[in-house]
Amino acid sequence: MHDKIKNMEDFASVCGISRPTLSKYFNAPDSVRKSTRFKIEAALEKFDYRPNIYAINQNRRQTKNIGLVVPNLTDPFFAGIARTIEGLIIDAGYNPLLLSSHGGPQQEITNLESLRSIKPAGVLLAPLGRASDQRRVNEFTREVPTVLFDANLDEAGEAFFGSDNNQSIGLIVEYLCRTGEAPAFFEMKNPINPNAFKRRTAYLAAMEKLGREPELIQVDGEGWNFEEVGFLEGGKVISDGRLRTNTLLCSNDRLAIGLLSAAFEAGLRVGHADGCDLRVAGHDDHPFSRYTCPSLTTVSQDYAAIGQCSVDTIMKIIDSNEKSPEREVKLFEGRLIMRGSP
Amino acid sequence: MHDKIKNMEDFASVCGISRPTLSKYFNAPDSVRKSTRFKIEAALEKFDYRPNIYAINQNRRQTKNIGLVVPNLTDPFFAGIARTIEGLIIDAGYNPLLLSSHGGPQQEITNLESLRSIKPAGVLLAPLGRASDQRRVNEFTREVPTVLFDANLDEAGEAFFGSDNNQSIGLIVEYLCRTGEAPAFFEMKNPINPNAFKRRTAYLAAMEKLGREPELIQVDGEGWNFEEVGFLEGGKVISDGRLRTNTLLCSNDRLAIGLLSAAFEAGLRVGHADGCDLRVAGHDDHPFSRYTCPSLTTVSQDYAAIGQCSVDTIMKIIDSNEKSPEREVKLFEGRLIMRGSP
DNA sequence: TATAAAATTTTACACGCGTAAATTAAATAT
DNA sequence: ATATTTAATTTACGCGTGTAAAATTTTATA
Repeated sequence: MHDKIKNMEDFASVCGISRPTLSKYFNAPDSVRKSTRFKIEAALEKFDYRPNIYAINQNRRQTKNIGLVVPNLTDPFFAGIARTIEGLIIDAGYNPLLLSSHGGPQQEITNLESLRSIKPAGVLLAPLGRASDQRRVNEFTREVPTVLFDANLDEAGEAFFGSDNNQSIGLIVEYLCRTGEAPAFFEMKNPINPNAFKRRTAYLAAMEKLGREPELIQVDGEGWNFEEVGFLEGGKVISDGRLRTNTLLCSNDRLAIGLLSAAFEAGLRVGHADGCDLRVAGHDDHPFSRYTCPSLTTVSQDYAAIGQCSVDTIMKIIDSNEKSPEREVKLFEGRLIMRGSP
Repeated sequence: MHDKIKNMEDFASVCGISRPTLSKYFNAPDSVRKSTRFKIEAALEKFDYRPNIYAINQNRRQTKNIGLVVPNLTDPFFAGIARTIEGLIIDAGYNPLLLSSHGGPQQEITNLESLRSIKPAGVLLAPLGRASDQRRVNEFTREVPTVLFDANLDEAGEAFFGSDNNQSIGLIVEYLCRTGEAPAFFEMKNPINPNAFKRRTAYLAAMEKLGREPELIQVDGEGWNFEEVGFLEGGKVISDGRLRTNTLLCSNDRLAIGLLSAAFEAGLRVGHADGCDLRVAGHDDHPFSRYTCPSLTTVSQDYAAIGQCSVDTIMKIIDSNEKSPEREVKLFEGRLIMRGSP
């Protein structure tokens, strides 16, 4: 209808105010006089102007971008976490940029490099863990305010928030021992995520505490195809008759899902009912673990809390504009999810 | 070591060339003389300068950004597609921006609005479908070059690429009829994605073609929790004895996963072996469908082709810098994935 | 070597905004 | 009503790049 609004200058003139005042409004609508705010908002109804994000970010001391890097978006577990955290970032008035490392350390570094050029105010990073190029990740965290979550890296970032694997594994080991035979621990020989090591250690500790003989079943397999590993290697373990107990605690739910599939195909009945051959438990409360056959008993991680804490902390760092003197670490407790599998 | 490089000007001087030439190099390294390219690359080794992405995008006629919007990243099916397409976009020399609509039409519009402010060269959109705010999506596609994939919307965007539901459903219906009882079609009464309607229609057509009596089992349930719907409503269907055939074709794999879980808990044996009570098939070749109990027979979509075609097309549109006169639509054939469930 | 072609440089301007400092207007106190 | 304080607005400048046109240099061709 009217002539085209090309920039803030134009829009300021149709508002009847100056451009800097308009700029102030867009950065904080309440920082201008109420009467001028009405003028602006009336004009916004009539014209569809929106500030150029590139010009904004070029001139701001800080962008409103927060990087969010997860190890593997194809895993619904991380997809769910990412979604939760995205929401929290938006609520805090920032703009989340979601990147997946696709399970590869090279991609992880690429993601960080790509984030660097976006000059984010902060980054929330769930690193690959053992597989990470720790030197380069560290380098990044020294330049950009970063909070780690899910997996810890030695001294990287301003803080770390994750699950207390000792507590959560202890919980399920105790439960399994109490309700049946003591569990063997089913895991990959060279697991790709550091929580795997923590969980192994936690399993050994929990068994010792209960005075049981631990047994590690460590299978071959590379990469992130945990279901496949669980299926193929679990199948071998079953057919080889390598099991000395009827109870298996898997290092994570995805291994368990594969293992359940292998057990099914081997004709084993899984569960705690009479006549069952095998009990299987997992860890993480994977979105699909409710729908396995039988449904999977597992431990859920408190990701609402972990996400909230991570976002709060990165915001605090951004606001205070200074690296905190000491690296905060906080572990959250898991919750037992009892279902059909043991 | 040396003084800080703050901008292209500074870096040009340490290279010993002019800034505009440097600008040319960064936009196309081969467009400058070989000797000067060596100078630049030698300097890049010594100094860590990278052009300011915001200044670049403010001044370019077009950004190198491509928006990629999927209906729900929590669904590993879409997560996988997104990853594939991301790779193709990068290979084409562009920068993918991945957004998930989280199953909500409001978020879908928010995503498009947010993309608009990033001024992408093009957008690849897998819309929610029926649930989409079609008017506003259409409005967007008129302003930004957009290619739709996975789900079609009436006349929105420059092109659409998806699966040939008629062919794929026909394939599996024929297979099921040939190897046992004719299937009933298990779906949601008010499915949220338009492919659901196409598949229903395709089922009816396929059954008619084979001279079989079609049977639609339409269950309640809202939203994207397909596994839950399949589990709860499938469980009811089973316990109510509403089944007139032993064979169920599910509208998608996620429904089938829930249904298999319900069948398992009801004590039904699923599969094609002797003594089995039920046969179940799905559609999509969901990443987890291999690991259900029994493994799920399904139809895989050709997402390598759909992704490639979508990216090629958006690139062609971007390069030619003009909307194509007619809207291209191409459907790709599915492939039967025979496994244990029927 | 002369000429043509290509690449580079220089010059000049534009992009659309943030922000510090200076100014003006409004709110409060006297 | 006036002086004072505070808040809002305007002035003026800068951010780091793209790009067009003209001038110059280098390279390729004859």
